[in-house]
Amino acid sequence: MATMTAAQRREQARSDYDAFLRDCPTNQLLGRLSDKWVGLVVAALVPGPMRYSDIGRRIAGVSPKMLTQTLRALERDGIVSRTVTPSVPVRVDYELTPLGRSLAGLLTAVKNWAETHFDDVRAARERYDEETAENTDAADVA
Amino acid sequence: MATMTAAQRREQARSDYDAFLRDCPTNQLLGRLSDKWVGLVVAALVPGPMRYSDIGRRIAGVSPKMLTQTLRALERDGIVSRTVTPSVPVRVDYELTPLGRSLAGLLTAVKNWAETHFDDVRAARERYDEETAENTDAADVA
DNA sequence: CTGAATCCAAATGGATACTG
DNA sequence: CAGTATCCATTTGGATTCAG
Repeated sequence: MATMTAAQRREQARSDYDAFLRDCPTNQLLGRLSDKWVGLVVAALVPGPMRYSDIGRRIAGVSPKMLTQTLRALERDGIVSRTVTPSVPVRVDYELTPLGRSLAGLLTAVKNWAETHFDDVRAARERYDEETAENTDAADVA
Repeated sequence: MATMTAAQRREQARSDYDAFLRDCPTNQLLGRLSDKWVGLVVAALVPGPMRYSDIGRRIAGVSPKMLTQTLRALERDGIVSRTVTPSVPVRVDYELTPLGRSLAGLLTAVKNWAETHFDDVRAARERYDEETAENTDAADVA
């Protein structure tokens, strides 16, 4: 097809590029890691293996649906392992794999950052909100 | 009100607890940091200050709406600074603050983890998908 | 106990068009 | 250039119910 216009070629290139970015390995993984519940589940499992319902209670606010969804995704990615004990009633334990533990360290670091720098962030927010309010007032007067 | 039933008290306690978790400083920050675009924007700004439209082009896939939203949130939290140069046309530069740079290191570490361990994750996914397919087949046969 | 399935409200976010 | 405003499709995710 040498009959494309310049605009068509540009559009084509843009689509290809976007597709590349969407399929980019790093982005796939970052998307998964930036999931709201992933950090909480991984953090919950750091101390050791834990049962399904215990994780649910520990996170407090997660629905069984999201908990299962998150655990399944993490299991598929080799970050947690799932062990079924066929007793009655059934018992299922989840545990971080070595891969999961290597990740947990980083997520913990981010969590620690959030804790240690929260005062800075809160101060910044207050400053920002005040300035915004001033500007709004000024705009109203003007 | 001492006329609550046990169920009502339990419900009340659960609501309070959930509210506490929602308002928990760390969770607020982690929620912000686990935003899909935050990592990408912060990463884009690591090399140095950058103009609005340059960030948009660099991320390729972000709509102006989300870009503005993300930048505003980061500015409010004191992670990026916004500098307006009143030329014609207007020029706006965004830059990581010292606070932002301290965070960028951690996010970069996570990004690096994603890059170095992607093969492990991909292998785990293939294994998981195969096993799942087998189980599905077995169930169909049985 | 550990989920799977369904329903549905709400938030997310992209596309588009417009303004200063 | 740097956004803002609006519309709308998709997704998210909670509640509920049921099953193994």
